[in-house]
Amino acid sequence: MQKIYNIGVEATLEVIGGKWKPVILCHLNHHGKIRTNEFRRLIPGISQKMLTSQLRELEQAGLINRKVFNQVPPKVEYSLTPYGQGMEPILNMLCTWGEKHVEFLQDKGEEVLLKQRDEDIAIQQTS
Amino acid sequence: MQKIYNIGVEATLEVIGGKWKPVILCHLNHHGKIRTNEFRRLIPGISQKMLTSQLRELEQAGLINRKVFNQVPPKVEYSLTPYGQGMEPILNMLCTWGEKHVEFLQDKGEEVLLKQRDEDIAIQQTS
DNA sequence: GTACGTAGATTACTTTTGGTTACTTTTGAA
DNA sequence: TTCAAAAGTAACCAAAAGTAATCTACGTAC
Repeated sequence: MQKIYNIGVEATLEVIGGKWKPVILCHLNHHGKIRTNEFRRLIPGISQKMLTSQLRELEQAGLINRKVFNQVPPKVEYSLTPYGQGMEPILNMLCTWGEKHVEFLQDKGEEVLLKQRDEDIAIQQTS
Repeated sequence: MQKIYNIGVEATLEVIGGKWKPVILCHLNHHGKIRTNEFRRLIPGISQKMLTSQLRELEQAGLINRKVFNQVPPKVEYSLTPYGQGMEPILNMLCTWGEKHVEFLQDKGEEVLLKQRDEDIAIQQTS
């Protein structure tokens, strides 16, 4: 049974469509390696279930890597695969467009805030 | 009540998130002006309701223009606003990434097809 | 005066997505 | 002996997204 796309972007959306995937990918693009709990701090709104399911799907699509360290307590690290790195230009533009858009909304008088606290949170435990 | 984004891409997704919006925008980026029924041919899978609701939301966000010609039968033409044109680099990359991805899947032996019949359909009625 | 074409609204219905809560696993520390 | 930490899973439920079918409006062509 054949899958048919009418335009390239439809195939792209099949991979990164969904509420959280672009967010996850942008953080990975930004930080390199990220552990599960770091994701939860970087993306406060996401539930445990969504986080793992989205990570699994991105892994299946070949965009991200899941590296399990055999230790207790467990440690799992996610990162972009080389194939996923092919998305970097897109991820960067999605982020910067959003930043500009927030400024645009603020200029219009809307009450919007961009936290971008990445730097603060980033690498706290280098375990 | 303030809206808070943790990273730029979240703001971007608020505007172009959803199954159809990037597809609509890509077609507009590609063709310039598109009428309602042209959209239905370009995006066979979309329902009437989704098409108009997504177009309305994109219009509200200031990305697209809705031009009504006062004639019978009705004619409505959609196009990117200057603000929406700021998305063009992103839209182009989303399309070309998808095209490459389809090739990648085909090389892996998956049964995937990219129609990209845009040229065929495009401007049939110049009314 | 009947049917056509275009754009869209409405309603009722189904499917998909996402959230909540509770439970699991393993080992070292209190 | 019981707990804590990290990364999950599983079962259930609510909400959102999406679909199909029908209805409106109107001027033109037949």
